[in-house]
Amino acid sequence: MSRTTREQLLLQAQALFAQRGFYGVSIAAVADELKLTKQALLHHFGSKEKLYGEVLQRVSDDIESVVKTAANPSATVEVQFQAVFEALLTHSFSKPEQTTLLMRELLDNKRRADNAQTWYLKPFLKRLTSMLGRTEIWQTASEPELLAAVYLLLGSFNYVIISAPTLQAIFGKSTHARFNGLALKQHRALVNATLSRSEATHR
Amino acid sequence: MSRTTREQLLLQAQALFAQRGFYGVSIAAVADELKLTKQALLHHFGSKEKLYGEVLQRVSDDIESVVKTAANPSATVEVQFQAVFEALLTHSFSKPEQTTLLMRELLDNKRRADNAQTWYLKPFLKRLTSMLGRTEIWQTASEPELLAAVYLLLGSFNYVIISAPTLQAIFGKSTHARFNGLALKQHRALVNATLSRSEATHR
DNA sequence: TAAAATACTTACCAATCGGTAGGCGGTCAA
DNA sequence: TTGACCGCCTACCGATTGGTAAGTATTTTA
Repeated sequence: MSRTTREQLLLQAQALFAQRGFYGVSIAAVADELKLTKQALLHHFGSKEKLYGEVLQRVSDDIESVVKTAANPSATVEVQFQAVFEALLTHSFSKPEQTTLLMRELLDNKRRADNAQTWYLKPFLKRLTSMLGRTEIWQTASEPELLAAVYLLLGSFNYVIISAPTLQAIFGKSTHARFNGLALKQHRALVNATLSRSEATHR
Repeated sequence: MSRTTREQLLLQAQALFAQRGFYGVSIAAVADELKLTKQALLHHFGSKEKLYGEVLQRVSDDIESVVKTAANPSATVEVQFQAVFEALLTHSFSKPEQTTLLMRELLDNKRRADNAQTWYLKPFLKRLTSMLGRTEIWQTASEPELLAAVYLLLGSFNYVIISAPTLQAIFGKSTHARFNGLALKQHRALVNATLSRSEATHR
């Protein structure tokens, strides 16, 4: 099986897992979607868990590369922080499936073994908090304090993204589109507020 | 079956559904936890879907009453808005299962029929946006604009709550406890910022 | 060109899924 | 005392679950 077709299959599997969750999809359903027999699917990926693992790995690699690319080391830390969130925003809006999948993983983390629970999250958070900690305003802040600031930023837009189908159903497509744009704008303002007026806003 | 034991059973079922999701729990597993046979469970609740529906209804009723109680109509809208978020925060931290369950429901909303998708969310959001829209600062804002502001607030602390087990696993219990307190504090500041400096922060 | 690896098949498997049928013992009011 | 209801049981049901075994055709490599 070629590298690219495998990528394609993983992409389709990602969509299914994001939409319905690990337990909500059977390997038969995945195989059906991928136009393979169930046995061919198992032949290529070993087991359902392994397939899911590969999908998850792809997502975390993807996001890591987004963050890495955005954090131009020649810029100031403030600009880097802004750029990283801007890149995450763009990425999440263009690939909402990945955000959904990670949100599900966050909810199901008790299920898997303790090892795989958080491998993707820890370095990701560390990178963000260390960046924020190097800014002038936050340099005296404690680690939990930085984490809280970063987490509120992450949470607010992740929530917007996973709610998209529901909000669209409630308010209609056009209202939702306007909402999305405004949420994006307000989130940017929030990032800026975190970087510029933390004394008043966050302490 | 008495009213109170039924409540107890629903509470236990709620815990299971929150931890593992609808598809992650079998009715046999629920029955086991509830110390009933599978058939006794089905006898009392009809079907798995109905049981889940009752659990969900309980949660949405619970949250509605929290919001209703907090919004003292004799206070100013600003104070009411603050009070509602404070009550939601307290409620979510004391009953994280409910938040988790609603987050799962948000992810799975495509699964159920279009009717039940959003019955709890729409009036809840309407109440919050209408409150915010009646404040002096936001009274000229559009509906999507209000929704975006409210949604960022909701998202940030919901995310904190559903991440609790994972963050605890990553950073340890004591660090996580400190993080939680600080996130709460920063979230309060965010609510205040929304109410007082929306021009700079949100537009 | 022989052999080895790959891709995929049919045919199964035990276990579990959600749910039904029908019976049994106890409690109740008529 | 009867009979209706309630709570719960054993015994099932067909469908689906994730996964295995063993074979065959094709492609790749030595």
